[in-house]
Amino acid sequence: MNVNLRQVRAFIVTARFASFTRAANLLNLSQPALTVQIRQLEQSLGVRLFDRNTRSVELTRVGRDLLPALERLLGDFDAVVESAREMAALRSGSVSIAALPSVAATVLPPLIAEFRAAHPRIRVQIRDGVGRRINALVQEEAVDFGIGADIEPEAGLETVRLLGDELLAVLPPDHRLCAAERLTLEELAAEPLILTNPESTVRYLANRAFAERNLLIAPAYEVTYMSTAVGLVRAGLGIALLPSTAIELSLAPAIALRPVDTPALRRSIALVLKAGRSLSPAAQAFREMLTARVDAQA
Amino acid sequence: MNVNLRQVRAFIVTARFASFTRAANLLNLSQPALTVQIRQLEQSLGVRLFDRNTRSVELTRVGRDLLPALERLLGDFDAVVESAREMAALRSGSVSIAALPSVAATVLPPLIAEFRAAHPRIRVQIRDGVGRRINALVQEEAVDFGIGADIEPEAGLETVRLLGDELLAVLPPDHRLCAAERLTLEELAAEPLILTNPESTVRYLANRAFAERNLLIAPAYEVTYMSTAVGLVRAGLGIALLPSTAIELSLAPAIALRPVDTPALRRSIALVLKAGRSLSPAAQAFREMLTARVDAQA
DNA sequence: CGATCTTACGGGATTCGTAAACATA
DNA sequence: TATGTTTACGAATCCCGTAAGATCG
Repeated sequence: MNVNLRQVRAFIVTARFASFTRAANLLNLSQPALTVQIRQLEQSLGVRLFDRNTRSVELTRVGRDLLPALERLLGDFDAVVESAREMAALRSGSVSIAALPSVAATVLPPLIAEFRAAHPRIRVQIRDGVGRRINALVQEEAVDFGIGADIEPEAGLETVRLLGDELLAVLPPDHRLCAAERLTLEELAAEPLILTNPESTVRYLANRAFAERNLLIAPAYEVTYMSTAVGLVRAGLGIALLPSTAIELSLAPAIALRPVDTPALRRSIALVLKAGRSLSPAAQAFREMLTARVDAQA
Repeated sequence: MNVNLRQVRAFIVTARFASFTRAANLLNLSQPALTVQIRQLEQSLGVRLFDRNTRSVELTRVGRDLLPALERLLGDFDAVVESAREMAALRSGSVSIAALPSVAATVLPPLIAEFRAAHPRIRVQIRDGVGRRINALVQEEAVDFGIGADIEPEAGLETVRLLGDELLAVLPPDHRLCAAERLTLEELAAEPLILTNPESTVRYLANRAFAERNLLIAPAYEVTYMSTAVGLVRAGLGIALLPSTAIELSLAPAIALRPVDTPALRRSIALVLKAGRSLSPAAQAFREMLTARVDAQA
């Protein structure tokens, strides 16, 4: 009728052993059952595969021609199945994540460490970039998912909120504004400001907040790396606006933090997923760990 | 438990249609049966292959990775099975035969024509050569079988007698020896002889016959092609010794044939098979036709 | 509410193992 | 005669189809 993988396996083993009895033994089968398998295969192919008498079993010409092809096929097949199982069992595979620099530097590292401890064979790759870049990487499926800010929703992407975040004013401890518990945007606008570059999500937030109050924003310095901003603050060159998630990294004695009294500086850090795309087991596992840890903190 | 080809087929079709119902339809299966197949495959792989709800069926990330690999495997598999069936059904394949020139020129051509009429898609290849060359070709499996003379048995080769053959004296019709019904070796030895080259089976027979009677053999001419020998006879240059099977080909008014009164000039034309090697279906079919026709003549 | 996937269950086909028969060196 | 394949047959398993249930748009 129809050729079956079990028959192929039986054929290959029998050919290797040149014996029904020993082959059946290896296949955990009774010898008559193996005879039936081989006969079925022969019938469905219409060819005799073995010349067999009670004393010897050897391949037919056709059998000899067929054997290597079927061996290769079965090997490939088993390899595919095995790799699928490996991936499912999280014993192989990879996760690639695109994240905002602040997240990549603070939230992710301990999570990666934990994930790798649980799944040592899975590679974890991190790419950092601004929000737009993250969206692009997710869109083109260059990463499994992204971690960005839910600022401008983009068609074809889904976001799942992870945690809240806000921009804090970073200033020298001896700054006169440190006297206040909270700062206002108007106070900030009068100071020399140290902001990140115009591409960044952080800068977008800042721009939006000042624009809402019709305040002019004239950064004294534009930097790419947050560590640079902290250095400038430390040197007394101005006040920086940096995300709370990231700042712990830069915590140093010579730094003071003050919240600013506007909700416009708040944002949500969110998972960015391509709509309708399901994750690989490895990525799914990472995502689950991620949300679990984040929920535990909240 | 174990992945089955039917499951793979079901997976591929379902993925192509993105619908259980339509896929089941194509597979000549009820839709619930297909659900079971897919579920079994998913369970044995440990991975969900489709994200499905009542309104849409789409591949999981893993499913999407698996699909092309499995499609290729299944295609290869079906191709191998199909080619085996084709060969078994004698709709493809080839037969290659090494034969003595006499046989290749007389016995084989009508058989080949008949065989090709029955099995138009099977290629038939003929190689001609002397007995030793035929044996070598069979030994190294360059041909399916040989048709030679059973003169010197060779280890590793089996011979099956096909038909008898003897060397006949070929002489001009006006030759004085034509008066006799049969010739003797002694009469021949006194004439200028036209023989084939020393490598040939025919020559081996002639040498052996003369040696048995302690007669000196001194060929006037040594030729490679039997047609040449006939030409020399026609020109009155001597008497040739040629196999009866081959001579009908050269039958011409200017030729007379006489048997020679020694059994030493008789030989058997025989199939030459490599011991323990089974034939391809095409070769087997040709062999069967060959023996059937030869037996019919006898 | 309608189309579609899933679950439940009974009947039929497939496949297994045991035991006996058969074949060859 | 001994080893190893084939045949026969009852039992367990697997697979299918029908029918009912669940779910999403």
